[in-house]
Amino acid sequence: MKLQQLRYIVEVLNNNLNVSATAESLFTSQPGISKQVRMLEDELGIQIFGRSGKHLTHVTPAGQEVIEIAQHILSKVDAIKSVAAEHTKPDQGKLNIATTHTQARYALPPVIQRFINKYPQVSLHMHQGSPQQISEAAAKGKADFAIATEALHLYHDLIMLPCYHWNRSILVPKGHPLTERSKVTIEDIASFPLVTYVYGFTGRSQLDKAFSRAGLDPQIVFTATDADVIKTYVRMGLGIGVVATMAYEPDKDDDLVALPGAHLFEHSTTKIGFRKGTFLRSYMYDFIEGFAPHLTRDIVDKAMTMRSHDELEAMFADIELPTY
Amino acid sequence: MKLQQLRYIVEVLNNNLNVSATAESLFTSQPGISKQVRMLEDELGIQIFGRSGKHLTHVTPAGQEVIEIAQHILSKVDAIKSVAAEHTKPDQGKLNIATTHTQARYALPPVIQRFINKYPQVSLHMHQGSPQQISEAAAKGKADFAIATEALHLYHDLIMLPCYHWNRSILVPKGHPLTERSKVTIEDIASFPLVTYVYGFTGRSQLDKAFSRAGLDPQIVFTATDADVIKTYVRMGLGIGVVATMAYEPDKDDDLVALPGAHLFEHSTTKIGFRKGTFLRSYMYDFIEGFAPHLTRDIVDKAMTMRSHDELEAMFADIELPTY
DNA sequence: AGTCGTTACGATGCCCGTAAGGATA
DNA sequence: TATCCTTACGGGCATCGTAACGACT
Repeated sequence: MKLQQLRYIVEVLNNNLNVSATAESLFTSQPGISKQVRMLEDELGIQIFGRSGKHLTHVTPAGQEVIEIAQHILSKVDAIKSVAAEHTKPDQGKLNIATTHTQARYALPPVIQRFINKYPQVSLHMHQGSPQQISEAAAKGKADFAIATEALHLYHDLIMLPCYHWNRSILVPKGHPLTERSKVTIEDIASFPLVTYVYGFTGRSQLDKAFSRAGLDPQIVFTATDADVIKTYVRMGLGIGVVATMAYEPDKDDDLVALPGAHLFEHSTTKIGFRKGTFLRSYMYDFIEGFAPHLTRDIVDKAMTMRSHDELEAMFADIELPTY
Repeated sequence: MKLQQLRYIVEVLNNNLNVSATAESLFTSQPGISKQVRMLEDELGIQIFGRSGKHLTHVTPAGQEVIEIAQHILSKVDAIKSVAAEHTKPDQGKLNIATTHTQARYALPPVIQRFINKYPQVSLHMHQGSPQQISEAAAKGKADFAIATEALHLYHDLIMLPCYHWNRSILVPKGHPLTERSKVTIEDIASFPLVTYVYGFTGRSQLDKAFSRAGLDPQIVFTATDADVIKTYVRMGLGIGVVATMAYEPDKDDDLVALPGAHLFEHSTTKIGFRKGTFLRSYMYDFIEGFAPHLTRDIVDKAMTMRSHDELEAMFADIELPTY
């Protein structure tokens, strides 16, 4: 058994059982992979992949188990490399962050700025995507961190740490009737056409929950994955916007009015997630703390020992988070 | 990085940094190991072993971390092999049990008998040793299971499951004055010379605890690692014996009298331990259940998810164990 | 002086890549 | 027919073992 063979089977699975595509993604030849996979199967005496003729069709149950273990092994191999790098060049390395538009555009810029000033030698990569894509990237080890509000809970071997709470603001053009009200109600909101986030993005679930609890079925005329687009359509008068409060920038958005929405919708919590069992470089701890000051190295280490999502939540139950 | 290189560094550590000895234990040449270790160090850019001239003197801090991860990797490699074997030949394999004399002689025989009848194809190896040796064997993966009453708690990545409680009996020759008493007291015991287990063996710690709590300092004239020897010296009249109750065999020991000692000493608990994160073959689950019927596969699986020794103990707090 | 790790060197064997073959959708 | 996996073959490279060297206790 060789590490390469384990890499091969994992990657073949990641490429939907297409060996040719796998070969390309690994910059090697396709027969090489084919042969190594077969050799591993011979050595273990089991089929990892089911074949119909010369096509790989499915993963056998045994193969499933083997691949899962192989993933753990490969992740630990990376950990060894990280340990080594940490001792030779503590301030050099890579940091891959997968996140959503909302975070990348409004929450992360100052954090990133401080980080690259402090660690100029760390090459930083940001990947923007949907919450689902982000979670998957982190779970598969393609990204070191996933930062999002939604969907992170779907992957069981992700550690998710709560970073901050945030509330919503109602965006309306200046002079809109709602600006006359001293305090808007959920019914007020529902009486106008809405422009907000696409389902599965940026705390959209909390929004739906609030309306359904009130027995309301608002008319959502337009959805987008980011607040910039939402604001554009609010300006066009398509409807009133519901966005994360941090997405309202008073100086740039002075043609819009942001009405507070904290009393209408439950707050959402943005989390940072990373794969369980990975070795965190010290600059990674530092990044986390730069983003969420309560997540010190000690706290993060402690959280990594937690067994289940529930346990983790309990750990943070009595910790006060910043709210925006 | 190759799996062999990881094996080499782990084994070099296990052989007290003696590369020549390591080469022998791995049935390979000594320069081969030397070179691979160096190549791994070069690839990682760190020293794993400290050298004074041409002698390996110590493990560097970075090396310590790397070796720990390497051990995890190698243990998962074994897990893959076990998974494969489980699917190809579910009733074939090996089972290495490390245990003490007390268990091997009195508790295990019927269990082993049933096991080899049920799994004739599994080759069974029993290693007898001190509790410390046993624990180490299990922690290093040289034994699948460690069964003992003492010392198992010393290794942090061992899962220890309580199997049964047992009490002590006072062994005296027929006609001994103590046989006249209706119920012996701890002071009675302490007034005679004692023959019992060596320190660190077979629940000896509970015995010492009972005497010190009573403020007594008994005269222990002879200690042995097993009850057979103890019985021999009791027969010689050297003193009275304190042994595990299960070590008294009424038919064979009819020249001795066993006085109950459950009211004098707290019971001890015999445990079965195995390394965290290993893959258990189904015959291994079956062995555990054969030894301790309450340890069903489900219970064992659940126990494996526990994070700390404390958590594990809590899990078994309300489970009734058999007492002998 | 003996034990031990490193270096040098030659041979085996493994892995990779190109090219051709056969099966499936 | 086009895509895809397998088999076959040749070149390059890494690993292993033997032998000789240098260092420490």
